[in-house]
Amino acid sequence: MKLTSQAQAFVLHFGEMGSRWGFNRTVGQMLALLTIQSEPLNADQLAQALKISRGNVSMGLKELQAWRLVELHHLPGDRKDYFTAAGSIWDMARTVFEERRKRELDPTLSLLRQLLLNDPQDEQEARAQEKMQEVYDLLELLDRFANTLSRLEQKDLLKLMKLGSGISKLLALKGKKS
Amino acid sequence: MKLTSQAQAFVLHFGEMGSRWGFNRTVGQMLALLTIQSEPLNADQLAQALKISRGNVSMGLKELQAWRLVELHHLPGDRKDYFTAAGSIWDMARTVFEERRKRELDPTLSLLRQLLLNDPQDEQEARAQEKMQEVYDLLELLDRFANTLSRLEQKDLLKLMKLGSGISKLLALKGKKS
DNA sequence: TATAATTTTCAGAAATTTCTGAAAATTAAG
DNA sequence: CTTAATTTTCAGAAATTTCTGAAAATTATA
Repeated sequence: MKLTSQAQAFVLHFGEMGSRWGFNRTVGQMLALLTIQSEPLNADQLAQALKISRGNVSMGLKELQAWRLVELHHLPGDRKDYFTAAGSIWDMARTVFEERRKRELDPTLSLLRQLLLNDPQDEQEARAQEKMQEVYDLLELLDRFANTLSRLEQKDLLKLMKLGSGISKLLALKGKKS
Repeated sequence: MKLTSQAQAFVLHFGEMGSRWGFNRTVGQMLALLTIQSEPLNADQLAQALKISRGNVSMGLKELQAWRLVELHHLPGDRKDYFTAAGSIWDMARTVFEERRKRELDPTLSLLRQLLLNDPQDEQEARAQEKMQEVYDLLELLDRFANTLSRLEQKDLLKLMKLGSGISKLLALKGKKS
């Protein structure tokens, strides 16, 4: 498994962006490679292509499986596990989006819900709680919206995303359907 | 500056979430503290309240200023710099959203644009480029959409986010306005 | 201009995250 | 059951990120 320089560049870039998208470098690289690769790859091939240890590949695949971003296959007469990227690019994006929503919003919503149960003991604390409530309201709205988008049919999601500034016009129509 | 246990919990949590939201622990803590604090704070107060070094505060404030998440103030008769969170919670969220769009999408779009200029040298590479094109198309759409949302007036954004599953119905109306 | 107050910088320390590779565990085949 | 193939685990190593604190730079005041 030798990577073309194109593939190399793509894979390395995904490795570097990985941490911004929620996974580590090698997990990013593995996902990138499996994405542009049509044939399933086994762990040894991944390790060799990416020049990383066998153990690291094992951990990375475990994580990618937890995200449901890869699929396990078996080839006849071969005991090794083979992997491909799971689903279409859109499926992958949806999965990452959904997982990030969970990791980036839910813990905070949960904490804020807790903190807001307590009665403020003084003026200072009351003012702090007002702000926390604002943060909570915003994050909850975001969370629900992200959820709505996740559940939208691809057709509708595509339509929405392509609206551009047409969104305002459409919103102006709300409640006015003839 | 002693923090109440409420404030403490809020601040520590923001520190921990920081890395998921795009900044480091202490930057997250500083932003959290400035958010629930009505009075402007100076660097020494921040260092003392968060139990971090003066140098770290300076670097953190620099970063928060780069994000435009804090505002500099001066108190009469005091040479120190004082800071507050900039704008409303919504303003802050918009800023973070916008900044993350830049960091998480733009570099990848730029690389893919580059890679897709090259002619594929074989079947394997052609297939890889197809996938890269799919990734590009999706990320560009996302980028444009994120931009559209950023630019939306708060009133419209709120309306959109509150639509819930009503989005589908509204989209069905598109092009059918009487 | 000299001095004092304040902020910034940055080399190295500390903390955290990621990675390796050998050993242990699991799985399948004979 | 035994052996061989394969995968997983995880302690410690390596890499990376964050943080400290003292020195340098900047800014304001007298």
